[in-house]
This record gives sequence, structure tokens and C-alpha cells, in this order.
Amino acid sequence: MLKCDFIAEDLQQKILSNHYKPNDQLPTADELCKIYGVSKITVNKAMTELVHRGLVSRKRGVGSFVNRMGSASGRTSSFDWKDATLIEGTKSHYQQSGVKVRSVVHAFSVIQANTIVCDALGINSGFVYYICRSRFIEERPLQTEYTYMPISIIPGLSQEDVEDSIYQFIEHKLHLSISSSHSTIRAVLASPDECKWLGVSFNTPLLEVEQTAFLGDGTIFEYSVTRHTEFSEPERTVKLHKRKSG
Amino acid sequence: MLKCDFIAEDLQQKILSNHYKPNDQLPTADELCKIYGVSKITVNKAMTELVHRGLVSRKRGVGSFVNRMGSASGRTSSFDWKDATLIEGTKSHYQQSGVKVRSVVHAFSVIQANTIVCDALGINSGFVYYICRSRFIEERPLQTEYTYMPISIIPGLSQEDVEDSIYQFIEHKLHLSISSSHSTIRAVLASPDECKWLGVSFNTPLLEVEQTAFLGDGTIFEYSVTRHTEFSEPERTVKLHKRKSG
DNA sequence: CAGTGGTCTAGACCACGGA
DNA sequence: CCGTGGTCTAGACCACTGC
Repeated sequence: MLKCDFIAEDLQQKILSNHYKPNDQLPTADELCKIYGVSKITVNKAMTELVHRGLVSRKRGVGSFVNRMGSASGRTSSFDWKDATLIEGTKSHYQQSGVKVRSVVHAFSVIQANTIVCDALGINSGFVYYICRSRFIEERPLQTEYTYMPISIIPGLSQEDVEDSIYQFIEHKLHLSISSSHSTIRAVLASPDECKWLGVSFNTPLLEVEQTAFLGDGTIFEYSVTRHTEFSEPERTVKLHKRKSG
Repeated sequence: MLKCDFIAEDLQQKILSNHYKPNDQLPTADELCKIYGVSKITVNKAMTELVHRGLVSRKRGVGSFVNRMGSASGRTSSFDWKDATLIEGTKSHYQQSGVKVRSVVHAFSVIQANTIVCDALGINSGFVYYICRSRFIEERPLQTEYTYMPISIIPGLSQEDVEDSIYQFIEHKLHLSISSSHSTIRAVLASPDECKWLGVSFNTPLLEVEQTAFLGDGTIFEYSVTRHTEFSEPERTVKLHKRKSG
């Protein structure tokens, strides 16, 4: 494990376990250097990460302090920030918490991409997988997902892989590396199909996440639209103000 | 301007203006050091920022490359990433683009905080401002916002400030520094009041952003719920995969 | 003024990919 | 093997805060 990651993890653990309490001043940068036996820039990297996660505030000329965690009416915890900023399959994300996830495949076919999908995938034309799945967690409806992937990039996808985990297939069978994704989030109404699949009533609002995902070499390998019910983990973000603090 | 920020801006500008085209290899880290006359770690910081913005991919042992920008069916641009990750008032955000924003104040009062608001603000009890506003951009309905702020932290807020910009009041009149915020995003249906205020029809889905905002010293100064129409800029996020690339 | 965090340097060393 | 990016060091210098 990287030193800066270790330090960030260690401090986060100490904060969450109340070793450092809200409003406590953390050791100064110099002290942390001595404690962990690293240089200032490494400590700084770890602290920057904790600020990003919302656990810590720094003030130049004053010190670094543990935030009062805004529990946002009890519906948010700071705990899953790390996971929330990583891409992974829905399935592995929930399974790590030891929860059962069930997928229902409504469609799995190869189609000619239309202009919207071509544009999103950055291709001029070609055949793509079209996959439509609903997911349930402990029998509660989680989401319906529409996925488009060029067959040229992801060859040999099988029905079994689709029922299991596509991301696992890509990383472990094709040995491609997934690097990043861009998402746009909006609110929509459930379609009639979605009402049927998810068992929700007409006029249920869903959170739509439109995602473009990149391989390590910058190739777009996936364009997907996922519509989440209230049972999905909500999307969370941290924003930082224009730098003035220190 | 910081050197690493300057380099990131300069490279971003060169990418967006097609000086560096999609799939082009960028100059190596060493070359960039010479070009900008800075050390490797500074170049690295700039490149990391560009990776975060989704413009660039790096591959250890190979090089750094311009991403094919996934334009996500044309509804997303990479251009406003910097702004999107900063907190600022809605008003200043849109006004920077030279667009007229109009606010309608439905409520501006001081109330005793209920348990939900107390919990969100991290206080045990006390009086808070309750502000309910709708915003319109070029006469299109943008959002309705419900804001709660402790009067002990933000004293002396006036109706004029509320009609204008609360964030300006906090930073320029109270001289407090706003540092960061946490948001949770979900989909909801417009309430009858919101339908009336925003002029949208019954059963319109809205994007709800529940936000807790922190001052530089870690104090929570605001708990707000904003419900966005389709005319609001959509929420955007970038996710990074567990590190494997380099 | 002293103490804090923030940025940056020059260079060392490592991990990875490809020839 | 070389060239790439990634992490880290020791220390310099600056900016901000509060005394």
C-alpha cells in the first residue's frame, strides 16, 4: 500500500473510531511527518484526500481539524466515500457488504448502433451489445440498466457473464483495465416497462445516471443509462470551495 | 496563479482547442518539465487534475493520451468541470455565463429548528433562518430551494441579501470562509407548491440535492434541499477506477 | 513575531510496457 | 534493456493566522 494511502486510511480510521473527535485539532503536518516517518508532501497528499472525503478541514496558519460530520438528516454517512468514488460493478459493490443481488436480463442482443449511441461511444457506426437488466437487492427493486458496448472492443460476452458481472468479464477474462467514467445525473419518471420490471407504481421518480466509461487507453467501452429507485444507494458528492483556506 | 493550475489550464485549453487531438500522445512528463520550466511533481499534479476532469489518460510505461471525449449523447461537455466541483451561489454561477437569474422568495423567517434540521446542522436546538426560494433563468424555471441556517452563525441576514446572494453575504459581509459541502442526490416528484411556483405539471420529476455546507473552521452553516428542474445544469461526476493504470 | 499549512524543487527509486 | 509514469524525500520558500 502506498504510504500516503496508508496514512489517509489510518487517520480516517482514527477519526471514525472517535480517537480524533469532531473539532479536535489533528497533529500538525510536521508532527505527522515524524509520526509516520515520511516527508511533508506525503502527509499533505493524505490530508488532501481526507479533505476531499469531507472528514477534515485545514486552515493555513491555524491547523487541521476533524469536521463535525454533517449526517444530513441521518441519511448519509461518511463511511463509504472511498467506494463511492470508484467504479465497479453494481454487483461487486453490494456483495462486498455481504448482500444478495439478483439480476434479471430483459434483453441481451447485438444491434446496429443508432446515432445517439454512436455519438456516446465515439464511433461512426457498428454493432453493439444492447443489454437491459433489472437488479434487486434482498428482493427490493434497485435499478434498471441499459448498456451499450461495441462488440469490437468487448468480444465474446455471454449470457452468463451478463447475468453475473460484466465488469468482472472485462477485467478478468479480457484483461482490459477500466480507468474512469463520466456520469450525468437527472430525474425521470419510470417508464411503463420499468414500472412492470421493478414493481413500482406509475409516476415513480427515478434517478437516471447516464455514464460513459473508459478503458485505460482512453477507449470508450461502455455507454449506459441506469435508473435507480429509492432503494439504491443515493449518489453522493463533495464540493470544495475556491481555494482560500489553507 | 499556481504553477500546477496554470499548466492544467494551459493543457486543457490546448486539448479543447484541438491543438492536442483525441488519442494524441501528450509530451512526456520530462518534456513538460522543460516546456514549463517546472519539476516533475508539479507536472504530475497538473496531469492528475486533467485525469480527474476526464480529459487525459495516463499509462505507465507508455505515455499520456488525450481522451476521446465521451460527449454522452451530446448533452455533456467537459468544459465546465472546474466550476462544477466548486461551491458557489447558484446566482454567481449562472451570472458568470452572462445569463439573467431571477429569484422569488416564498418564505423568509426565523423558526425553531425541528429535529431533522437540528441533526443536519449538528446542533441540539436553536433558531434558524428558513428560506424558501424559486429561481428562474431567462424565465425558465430552474429550481426551488429550501435553506436552513443557524441565526447564531449567520446573524443579520436581510430580505435583500436573500433576494440577491446569500453566499455573497456570508463571504463579503460576514467575512466567513466557505470551505466545502456534502451532497446527497435523489429523484422526487414536484410537490403541489413546487408545481405552482415553477409552473410545471403534476408528476414532474425533480432532482433533489440535499446539501450540508461547512465553513473553513468545520462549522456547519447551512442545510439546504434544492429541487432542480430539467432546465438546471445536470449534476456531473467523474469516477476513477481502483488504481491499476499509471 | 512564531507557527501553521501550501507549493515547489532536484533528484532518487520503483513499476510497468514494449523492443 | 530503455523509456515511461508514480511515489517519495529533504528542504526551501511563501502565505496566512494570531499573538
